Amino acid sequence: MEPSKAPQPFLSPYNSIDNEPRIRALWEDSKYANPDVCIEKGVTASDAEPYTIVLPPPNVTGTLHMGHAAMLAIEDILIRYQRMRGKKTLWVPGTDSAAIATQSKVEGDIYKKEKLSRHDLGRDELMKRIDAFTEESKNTIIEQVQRMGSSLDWSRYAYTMDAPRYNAVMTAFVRMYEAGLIYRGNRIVNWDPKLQTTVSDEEIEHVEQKDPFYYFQYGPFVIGTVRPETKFGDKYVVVHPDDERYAEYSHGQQLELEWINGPIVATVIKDEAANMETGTGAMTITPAHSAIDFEIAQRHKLDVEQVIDERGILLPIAGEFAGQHIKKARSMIVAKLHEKGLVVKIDESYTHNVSTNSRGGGTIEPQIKLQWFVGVNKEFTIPHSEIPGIQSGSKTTLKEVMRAAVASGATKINPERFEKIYFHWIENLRDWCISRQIWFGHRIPVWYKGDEIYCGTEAPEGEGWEQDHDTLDTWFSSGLWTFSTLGWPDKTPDLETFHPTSVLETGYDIIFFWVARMILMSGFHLGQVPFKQVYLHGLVRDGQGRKMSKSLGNIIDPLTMIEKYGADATRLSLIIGAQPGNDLKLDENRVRGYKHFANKLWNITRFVLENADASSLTATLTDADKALVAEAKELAQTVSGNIDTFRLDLAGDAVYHYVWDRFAAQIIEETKPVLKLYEGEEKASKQRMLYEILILSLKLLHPFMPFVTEAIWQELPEKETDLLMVAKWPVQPTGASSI
RNA sequence: GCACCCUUAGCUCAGUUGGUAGAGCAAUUCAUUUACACUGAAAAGGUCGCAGGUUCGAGUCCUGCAGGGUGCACCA
Repeated sequence: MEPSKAPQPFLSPYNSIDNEPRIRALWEDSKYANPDVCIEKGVTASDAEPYTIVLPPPNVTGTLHMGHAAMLAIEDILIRYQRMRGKKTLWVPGTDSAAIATQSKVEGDIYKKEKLSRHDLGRDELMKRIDAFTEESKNTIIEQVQRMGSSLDWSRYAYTMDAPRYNAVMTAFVRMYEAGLIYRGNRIVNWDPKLQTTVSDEEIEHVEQKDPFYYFQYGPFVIGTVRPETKFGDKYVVVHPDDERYAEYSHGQQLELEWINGPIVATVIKDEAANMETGTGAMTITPAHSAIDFEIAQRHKLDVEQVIDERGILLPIAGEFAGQHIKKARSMIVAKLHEKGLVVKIDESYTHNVSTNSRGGGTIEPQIKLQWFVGVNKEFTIPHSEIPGIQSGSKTTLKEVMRAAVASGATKINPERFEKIYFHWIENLRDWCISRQIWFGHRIPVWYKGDEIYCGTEAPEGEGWEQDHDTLDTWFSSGLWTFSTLGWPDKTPDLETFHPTSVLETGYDIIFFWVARMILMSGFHLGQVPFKQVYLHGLVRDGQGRKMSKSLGNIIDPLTMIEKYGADATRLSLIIGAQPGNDLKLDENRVRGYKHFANKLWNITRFVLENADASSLTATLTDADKALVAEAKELAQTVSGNIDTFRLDLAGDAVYHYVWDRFAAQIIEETKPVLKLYEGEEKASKQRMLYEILILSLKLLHPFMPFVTEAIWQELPEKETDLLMVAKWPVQPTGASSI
């Protein structure tokens, strides 16, 4: 960008609009965000301790929202603080392809304009359209990320679908396949009939819904269901072995009874999965369309018959209802059962939860399908492990690796309560379905020819091989992110230096999707944890605590806030008052308040510079002024301590109050008469004291409000470094324990 | 159903080994050229959700309850 002309210094009031682009250009030209440049220029020692954060990549086709803004503010504070403390500091930027969301957006646009589906276009053409769309929109999000003042090293930018990352994903798949951890099998999966793809357990959202609950006569039994449309194939009736009501029936006993489309032979199954308390205690099962029923069927080796197809249409097994959509068929089936006198009772006010695809899809219909899975309970030999509790060369499972990473403390989760949630999730973890029936994404690196299967990063030699049509769950590639961004599978210097990363900072809503998968992937492929610390921030809500959404019209746009109040004020409003892991209610008045603070600092500087400059630093301090400087240094300790423990809210609050209430309201006010009335040593001491405290305040505030502090730094007559961004933090780390 | 979190001033929230209740915003009154009106000062505002317990002492620790929220499970 063109740096605009420097404005007349200290015009009142402080103008963020003019200053921010100019300051941004200074930072970008300096390339100080790149740790290699810092070492080259002597800002960072070549043997300094590394400090790494990998940015959770925003969706390449998205726009910046307040959640992103909070994430960027937090991470930039940590990064700027550590850089000033002299660490070899790297913050890696990137964007995510967000496979399902992006494809459905592009498909939707094409359908709207051209009335064409992806099948009309074909795979290659759709890919071209998606590539064009992502390429076009990627600069929007990148520009918006930069406007927050984020000191990311753009020379290391990564995109989940770029060539190095694609290669990393292929390599990861092949290695896990070879270790026997990735397998293909017929399992019951979450099928989204709307998007025509599988969905992982974590992507399911349970939505409460009210539906009629039907009681039907099933031979001598009365069974309950909300889904009559699945009942055609039900030829097993399951009761609990201890249920005395059904003691007269034995396991495996066959009964002839009248059912929807005529007489059938039903088999009695005794299984503890039947809940005696629910309904009548008797249920029929539909193994092809229910995870629990499928498990029961497997236990007793029962027949499994598909009733509903991939689009939600009833199959020939439904007899006269075949070809009907399940939604329409339900009432027709009930009507028929009614005619036959098999409806015992209908409970109209039954509430239950329905599984939906949280990624904008439809109601989940469990289906049995041939899919690819990552086996989390399968034993494998881990060649190399740095994770405490997992020995190199020992036999272990992915689940155990994930557990050990956190249980050993190698990865700490803050706030701590999320560790409990993490362990609970691990215990209940089932194999991860990783294949998706969409086209945009990393294609499964497996080829078939007759009965032969080949898995490799490149297509096999020879004719007649056909590649698997499916792509990988987007979280499969995201799981590699901490190391695929650093050049893995090559053994790069970056990977050597910066992995495991120091902190992963993200919203608590994706702990399972992403945090857990990164621990899995890093554990398997590197024998390392991906990060030493997880810091989870809350969600940003509106002033009344509601989620921000388009339909409520309560979205506060970070870019609007930046334009009205400046990026510094926007950042502070997202930091102060936001405790770790708790949601933040954002009120525009607060943003305005912090704009006032930026202006206050601007005016403080004007006063100090009118009365003192760097030459004052040679003056001798009186004892009273020494005490004032010492007090400011104590504040620096407090701020450092709070940042080290992720209490950025307390750190920001402490320095805010010091600068406004202590420095401006008291120290400066008390200085005024001395500056006016006295000459000589006492005055010189005051001048030096003011200047020192100003420098200290600028440094302490820089991570929080980088723009205004850097703008002021540029106007200082003499300064220790060309940019405040790389000035020395006033207190040095107190021990090796800090991260 | 199981688990976790929250409940402190009108609103949003601090309160880190238990020791006299704090801030920001809003509202009230006053000051008016000051480094600053994107300012300053004053005053007001709270039986810290409720009930017990431990303690010399509880916003803080323990138990129970209520209200609000979240995660997991549940298509019987």
